[in-house]
Amino acid sequence: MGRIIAVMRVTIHEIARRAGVSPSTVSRALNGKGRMRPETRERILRIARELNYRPNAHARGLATKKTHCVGVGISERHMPVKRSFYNVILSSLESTLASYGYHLVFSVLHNEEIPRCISEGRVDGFIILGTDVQRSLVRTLVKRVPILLVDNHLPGVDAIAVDNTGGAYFAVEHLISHGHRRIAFMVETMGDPNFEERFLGYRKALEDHGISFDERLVVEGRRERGFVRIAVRKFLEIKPLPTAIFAANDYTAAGAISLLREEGLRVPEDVAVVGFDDGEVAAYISPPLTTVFVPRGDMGRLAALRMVELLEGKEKRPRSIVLAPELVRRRSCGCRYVT
Amino acid sequence: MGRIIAVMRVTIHEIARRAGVSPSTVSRALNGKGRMRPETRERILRIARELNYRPNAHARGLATKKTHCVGVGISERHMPVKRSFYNVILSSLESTLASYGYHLVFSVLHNEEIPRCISEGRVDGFIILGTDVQRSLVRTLVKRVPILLVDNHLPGVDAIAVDNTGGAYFAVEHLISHGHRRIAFMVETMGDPNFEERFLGYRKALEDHGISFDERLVVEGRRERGFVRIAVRKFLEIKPLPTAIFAANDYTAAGAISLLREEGLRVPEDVAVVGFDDGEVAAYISPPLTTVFVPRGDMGRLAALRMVELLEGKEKRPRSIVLAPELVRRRSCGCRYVT
DNA sequence: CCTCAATGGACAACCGCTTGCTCAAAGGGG
DNA sequence: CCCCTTTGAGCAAGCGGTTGTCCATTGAGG
Repeated sequence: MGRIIAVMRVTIHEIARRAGVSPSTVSRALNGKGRMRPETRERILRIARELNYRPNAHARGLATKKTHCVGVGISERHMPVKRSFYNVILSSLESTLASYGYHLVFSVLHNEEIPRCISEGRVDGFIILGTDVQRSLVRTLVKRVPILLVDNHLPGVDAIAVDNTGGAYFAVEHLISHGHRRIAFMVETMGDPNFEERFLGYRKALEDHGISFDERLVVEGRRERGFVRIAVRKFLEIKPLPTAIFAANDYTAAGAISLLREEGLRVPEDVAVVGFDDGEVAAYISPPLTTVFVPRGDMGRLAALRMVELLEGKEKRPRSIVLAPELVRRRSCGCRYVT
Repeated sequence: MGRIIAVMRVTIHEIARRAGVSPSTVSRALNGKGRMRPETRERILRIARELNYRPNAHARGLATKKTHCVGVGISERHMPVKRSFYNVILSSLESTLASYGYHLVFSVLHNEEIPRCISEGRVDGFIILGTDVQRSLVRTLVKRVPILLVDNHLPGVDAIAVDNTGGAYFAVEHLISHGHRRIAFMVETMGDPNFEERFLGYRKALEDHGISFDERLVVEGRRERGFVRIAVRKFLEIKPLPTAIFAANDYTAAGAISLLREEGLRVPEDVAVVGFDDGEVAAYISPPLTTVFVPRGDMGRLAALRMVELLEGKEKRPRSIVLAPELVRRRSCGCRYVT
């Protein structure tokens, strides 16, 4: 009695009936489009509000050919390691997109396949997270919908990336400032463009400080579980032992610290370690990890902003935004604990 | 020349035109519905395949009132800590859902608000991750679409959860088997139902082994960054110092280990530590963390399966699936390293 | 007072697909 | 050979919005 059970979804026709106007007028009132008497508009808006009207996404999508959805894809191969890296991005992406009225459709990329959300026309644009995606796939996708690369870049395609080379440079320079001259570079596997860029920064820092690059100080794991153990084993065989390690990411660094300790080596006294990413682990391990902070929240936010611009704005020439990372000094490098 | 640029999306009408039949026949052929001459059906299917036809999701959704999308929501408050916990679930959820032709719409829950993907009719069902959601919201949502709780449970609502009490019981029992009798329970904050269940398991294990519960051994942090430091400080004030800690989750355990070491205490020799979750950190810290493995991949997979059943199946009486966790022995409890 | 432009709103087509109903043709039985 | 039942396929009405076009008022200007 008096309690309205909203069993039937309220449509534009229902509002029209109650307001004594036609559905098209309601549509225009709701979208602020045509001209109409202010009182008519207000009456319609009021009724819509009272009925708690929400436009049906499908109907609207069908009529306007806009979905107000953005897809986001992550390579299945990237998932294991990058997972926790990406969910910071994911959540800030979602929040920002939501504030513009967009939804996020999550999908895992399978090699060359076109994501179904794209082929079925469920999304207006698509964001690709990470470097593990075939270039040919990207080239195919850009023909379908606006594409945005995050934590990756490709000529001619919009991208939000981080200055890996610069970040690595800071990290290595910091180790050098602690007096280290034999600094190893430890990486899960070369081949990931991001890691290669970090390697470049490593070399450049050495070079700029008059330290000649020694190939034997580069230790590579393998693309599989347990790669850190392999890498650390290789590291321990280097004679004389380097006094510091710059690891291409935090997981490698954390794993290395754990294994070095098992070998009775002290971190940072015997071997200093610096990582990259400032992921969840960094602050939780012992000693807390000095690492390069990658502004993942910003990346997500900027990605959302840029995507909205691509979908609604005027500026559509591909643009690449490169964010500056920042060194976070904790203890694993030999610094006193600050944070 | 000869190269077809698929500029216009191919529709059912186009196929009908080429096949010399009506659109409705094409629709039926594609969906395997009505009766028709096999050759007609095959001809239509062939043409559809050649044209690389994909049905428009909006048109279909509008006509059938099915979206083939499932929403998944995480509380914004849960995001910081639970993030990496949930993305394992998220990815297995997506993969499984995808194999049934469903898409995943990701959304962050804001207090009492009905997620927009639901009110706009973008999803057929909704999955809620975690305990940080208002019961009243859940009660509201179940009236709209099928709801599935994951890592949480509520009477009368479908759920996939883990046996927290049992897992905690194993963990504490394991510490007892190492000879510990003064075992602290360390938790970020009581109030999270999952943590409370773990606390129950802790008490039960003590009780079953004739160890009387000592309230002073329960150390609670606070719901904020740095809570571990607060908890550890409280812990260190306990006289005599407990010989073991059962932490309500891995982050707390990892943080505790790191801080205990700063205080010069050895883990596990002076204080043994066991965590809960078997998250990413667990294997990477030193010493590797003994913890309770929560089958997150299974949770995602089962959630997907159950949701599909709710949407398409017959068995709709709410059902609660409780998964058994498993103790993973590493080193922080005092065990020799196994894995 | 008449004409014309501006204004407010209705009509109807359309977006692409589904589905109940209709109907013609074909096949079978008496 | 005729009638009735299958069978195969088309028609058309939606699903819930959007939008181009047209029409009826209204008001201003001559």
